Amino acid sequence: MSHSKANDSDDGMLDQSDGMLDQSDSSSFDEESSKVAGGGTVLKKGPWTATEDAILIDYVKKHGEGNWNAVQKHSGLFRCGKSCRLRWANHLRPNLKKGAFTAEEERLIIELHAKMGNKWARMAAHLPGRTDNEIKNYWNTRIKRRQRAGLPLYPPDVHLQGLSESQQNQNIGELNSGDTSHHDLLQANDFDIPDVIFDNLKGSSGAFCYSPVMPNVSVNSMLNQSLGSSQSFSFMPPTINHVKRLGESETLVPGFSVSGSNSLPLFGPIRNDSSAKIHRPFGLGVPYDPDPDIKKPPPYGAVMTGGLALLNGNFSASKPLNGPLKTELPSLQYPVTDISNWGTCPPPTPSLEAVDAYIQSPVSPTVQMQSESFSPRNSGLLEALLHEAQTLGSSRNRSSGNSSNLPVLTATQAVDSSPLNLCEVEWEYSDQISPLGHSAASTLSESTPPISSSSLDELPPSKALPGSEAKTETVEHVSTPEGGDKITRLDFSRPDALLGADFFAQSYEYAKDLAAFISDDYFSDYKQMAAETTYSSTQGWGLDEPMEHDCCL
DNA sequence: AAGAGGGGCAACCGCTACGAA
DNA sequence: ATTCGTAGCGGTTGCCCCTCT
Repeated sequence: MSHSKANDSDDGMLDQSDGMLDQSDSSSFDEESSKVAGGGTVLKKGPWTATEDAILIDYVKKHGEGNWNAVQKHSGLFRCGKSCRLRWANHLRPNLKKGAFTAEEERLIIELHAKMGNKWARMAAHLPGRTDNEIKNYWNTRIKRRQRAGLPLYPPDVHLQGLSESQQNQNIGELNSGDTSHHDLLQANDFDIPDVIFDNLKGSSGAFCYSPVMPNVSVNSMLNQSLGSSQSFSFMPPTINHVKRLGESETLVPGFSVSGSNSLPLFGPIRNDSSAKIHRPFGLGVPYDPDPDIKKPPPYGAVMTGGLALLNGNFSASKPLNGPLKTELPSLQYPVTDISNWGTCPPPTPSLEAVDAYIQSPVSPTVQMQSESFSPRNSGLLEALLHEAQTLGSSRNRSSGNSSNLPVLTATQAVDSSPLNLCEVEWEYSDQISPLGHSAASTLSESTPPISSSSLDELPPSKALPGSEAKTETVEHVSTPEGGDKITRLDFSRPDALLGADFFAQSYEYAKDLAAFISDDYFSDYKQMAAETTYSSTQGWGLDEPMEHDCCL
């Protein structure tokens, strides 16, 4: 595309190579769009012309890539090396794939983003022919679209900045190793290998646990890695876990790796809130110490509510129905049997009924607003991840029969799992290896899949409504590996249980926000998968002795 | 038909990492 | 060990085109 500005700047080029193909109307060289190089040469800025492209291509053919600063010297291009490199990488290099992203690519991007955060270059490495800039633009556009849809909006009273900062501070303080390790770890881990992403889920699934047992560093590192972004989401992992468990009631909820969160700095408030609260307990590996100022320890009932509370306050299953989202329907609309699941929490929880009622009942204005903002429905990442996981995991499980490695957490499981159970669930589809033994990457991988909730936001309200029924149905199918129906194991008498619940709730909210942005159009797939998983899972969730204790506390 | 707004894309800017001198 | 140059990455900005009102 040639912008007007380009025309102006082209004149600059004219000096060198007369003959700019597309910009003839030049006027004087636009000083603003150029800068003086070290040698007094005025470097051109702005859009590239065909002539410039030709020059650059010719130069690269002769000299190869690299040493970009030499381009200007040898080719006569009045462009800085940086500009040349960018132009080449994004537009001129061979094998570049042009055009809109395919559905597959989109899904991959979502998945990758869930894992890597805003690591565009790394993501691009997994998408042959695509550039980081392209992916970045795509993602940013996507986020914008979501925002417009009114999905995730932080409450006015939330102080993003402050929260974010506080969160970061906490993270930093808690972490033995600073963020510095963050990138390294990310790079070192499996994330680099796209194909491995889901594979990891299975093998390392058990790794992640916010249990105190895990070293602070490990946990933080993992978190950071999962987040992968500069955002202050360092605790995403915990969040993810919670989300998974909690919300996941049916749809594997949105817990989705909030990883996507990275790209959503705007939503700091909730996340901060949750993260800050959650943060210490897990990171420190000490009993959760509720901070009166920050967190309000919910009563036992509340705890579950935690899960539910989330529903109540911020995101209720009903939300999908009312949200502005309706205006922007997903390209794919599926019958939403699972949506209800969202709201529905595991029967075991005391508030379950209340939750259902809540879900079904109209939402109060306040609640509604929040719900709109935080509806879980948006977790495209999760969907995608789940889908992948399903594909990989299901095949494995089926072949193996009663395998404990099912990568995907069924909605049912999620549903029936209490906060504690959630932990359990995670372990369930993992190899149950000691958390310590897992790499951060693996850990992330684990948590991510379940997290990837579907993009509920895009579901038609009408379809979303059916929730309660769907939920019930799903619950019915929940079964333990042993073959018996799983019953909620949450023990409210346990302090840790409460802690877990609370944590979960907070995390969940956070996740919701993120999910909203991340949500995509794969919801249908997700549901489908969930449904399948639910049924098939009964065979072999591989719940070799749930490790709820370890995980939750 | 005209204007406004948003979407999408391209490019730039600032920062960081890495290697060489 | 320090400094400088280069390459790369992520965030932001600017502009054109399209759609909606």
